[in-house]
Amino acid sequence: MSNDRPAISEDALTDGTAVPTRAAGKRSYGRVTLKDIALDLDISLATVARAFQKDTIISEETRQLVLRRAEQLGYRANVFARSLATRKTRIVGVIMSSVNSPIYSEVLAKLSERIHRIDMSLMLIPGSYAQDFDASLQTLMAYSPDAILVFSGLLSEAAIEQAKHAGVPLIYFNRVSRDPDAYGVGCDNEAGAALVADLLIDSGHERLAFLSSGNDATTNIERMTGFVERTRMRGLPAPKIIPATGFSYEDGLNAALAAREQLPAIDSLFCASDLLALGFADEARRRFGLRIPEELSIVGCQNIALASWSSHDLTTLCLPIERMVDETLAMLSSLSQGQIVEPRVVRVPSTGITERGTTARKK
Amino acid sequence: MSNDRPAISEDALTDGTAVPTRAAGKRSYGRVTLKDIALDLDISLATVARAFQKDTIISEETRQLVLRRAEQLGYRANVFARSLATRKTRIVGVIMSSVNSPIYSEVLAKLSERIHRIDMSLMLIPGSYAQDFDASLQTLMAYSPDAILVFSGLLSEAAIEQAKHAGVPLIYFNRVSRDPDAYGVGCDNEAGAALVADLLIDSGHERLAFLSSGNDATTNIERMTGFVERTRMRGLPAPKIIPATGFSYEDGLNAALAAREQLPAIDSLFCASDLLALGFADEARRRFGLRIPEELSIVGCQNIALASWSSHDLTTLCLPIERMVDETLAMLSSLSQGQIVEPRVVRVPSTGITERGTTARKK
DNA sequence: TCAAAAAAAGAGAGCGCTCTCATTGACAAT
DNA sequence: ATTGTCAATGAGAGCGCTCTCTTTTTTTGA
Repeated sequence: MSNDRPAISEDALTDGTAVPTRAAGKRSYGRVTLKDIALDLDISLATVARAFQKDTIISEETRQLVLRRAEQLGYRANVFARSLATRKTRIVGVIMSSVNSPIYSEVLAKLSERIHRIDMSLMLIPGSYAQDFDASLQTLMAYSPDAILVFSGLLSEAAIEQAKHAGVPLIYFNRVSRDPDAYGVGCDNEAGAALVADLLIDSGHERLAFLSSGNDATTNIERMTGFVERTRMRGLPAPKIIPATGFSYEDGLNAALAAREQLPAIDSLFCASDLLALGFADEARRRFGLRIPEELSIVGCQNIALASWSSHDLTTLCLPIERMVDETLAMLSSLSQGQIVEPRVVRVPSTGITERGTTARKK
Repeated sequence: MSNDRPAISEDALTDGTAVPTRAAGKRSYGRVTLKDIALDLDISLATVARAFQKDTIISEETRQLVLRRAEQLGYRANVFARSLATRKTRIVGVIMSSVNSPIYSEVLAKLSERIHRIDMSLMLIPGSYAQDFDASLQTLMAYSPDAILVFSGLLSEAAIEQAKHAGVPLIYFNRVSRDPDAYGVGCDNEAGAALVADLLIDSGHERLAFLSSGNDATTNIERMTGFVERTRMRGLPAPKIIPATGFSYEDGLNAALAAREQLPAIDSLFCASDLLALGFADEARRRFGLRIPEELSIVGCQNIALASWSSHDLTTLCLPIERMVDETLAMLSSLSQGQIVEPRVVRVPSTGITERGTTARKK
């Protein structure tokens, strides 16, 4: 099955003599190298190299000559050789636990596009479960990325230490690290959550509740805190906290099931994520025939694309993704140029609530 | 909140004198190299290198010695140096136009995880729009990936040529390339679509229609063909083809709007994707008060997670993602080992239809 | 007119790894 | 004692690039 492939080796025969297009390179990557160009133009390798670099001393004439010839020969720089020599990789490592989640995939899409615009490359690592996670980081670290973007809370202390030791900056997206050296881009979850409390109270709700992701994700905690604080500040009893087991749709489903008895006691629910809200709403409607927003107002958080669908029509607190990505990129490019970045943690202000059909106006 | 962690930095003090842990390396990546280990153990670099390779002649004793010391020193192989020397990268390039789409992000999640399991790395390239696309491929090609997975139909002829010339195999996922040398993993769309026709006809529908993505995506064409053929075979008039402008939710929305007059003439609609189906259904319900499935049965395609939500409850033709990913990985690992892979195009059989609430049984 | 400065080009040493080839013993075969 | 074999190790040449240091060429100023 594997020892008959005649056609290919034939062109080895025609290779001997006058084939200018295929320059030297005996058993290279099969690609044209700087050396090939140098040989071809009969100038030194160093000069050829200079033609491709900025801020270097070379006559414009020679540069153009080299560039033109390189183009003709189809030269492509070998990033491995370059990285080996420069110790800069222009690689951004991305550790993402749930690519398969609307909000993450949205961010990833934007991010990957922007990263390529600044001529860097994105290496994606699944941060699925803790045990594999450290191994994943090892793999990533082997590439000495210029920076690592962390979208997963599961980073172990050891892993953090390791990255730090190797001098790879960690940028936390939408989460806060205990690590004081880490960089981070987040948003003002507390202020946003306070807005939600205001909206609910202003529109006549009196018995607020918060659907918590139930884990110690900083986003969850901040949203809860902001929501509870503001409610208290407005003179209402503290919101009831309904626990879930994560941020997903299924978690919302299960939370609704478990929260049946508590439903009559509340008139509005702020959820730690849109999916959670959607899952809760779907299940409450299906199982208990709950009418939303008449019996319960629901507010999500993130404003994923789904939330705007007429089948969901979810009122939600927007996550300022656009600006967060902007800030992340700014950090990334500064960092990759070796510049000092201050402050290390940026908080983008909340962009407010998009009111849709899951919240009632009772007055 | 963040500037009190005394314990860790202390060991910096003990660093001055007899710390064999920090070997040579003057201005390297900041990492331990094979040479450092060699110097430390006073053996040759070559032997140290051998300890890390398989199928190499070295005494077990020495190997263990090296591995232990390497572990202690925190050695991590430098993939750039290795790739430069071996011309193998263990990098898989992924060209994906819409990461931000349920089906793609689902595949990406599975794929990234599996790729890391076989100790390869995933480099993600957004394939958004044609003009940027070739530049993106350039970036990718600079890394000489062991293979490139293509999830986007937008590959230009020039790009294909380039990859071929550089000897990088292209694997098309869920699409067929005109390129005879390309690898591919797909599924039996025609057979699947035929199943849908059967289901609809068997349950009493008589005026079928197909919501086409409207572009020349091979998946769309195959689904349409299979659906039309089978309908004809069953003796019914050819399905009406309703055009959309892509595979997205918004495309479905717009299609519904435009198709209003045609609605009375059909009793069932097979859509080229789930999102298309969802968008069509949402808009038809909202704008025309269309009752699904009473007035119109709708069948999607792919079975994305959303389809199972009670708010959508979409009957759909499943895309056998799991097996497709399996096959892709099999190819990938064979290819990365330089093995010959035959056949080049694998078609996974369809896994059938999941019947839910958007299809009526009329008899 | 000629030295000094500036511009341009060349030489060559790495970067950290792999891989071929050469060298060294140990031990069995002659 | 001599040769051959084989396991184990060492030496060293790349891989394709960058970057420092020289050397060569051109420009400039008194």
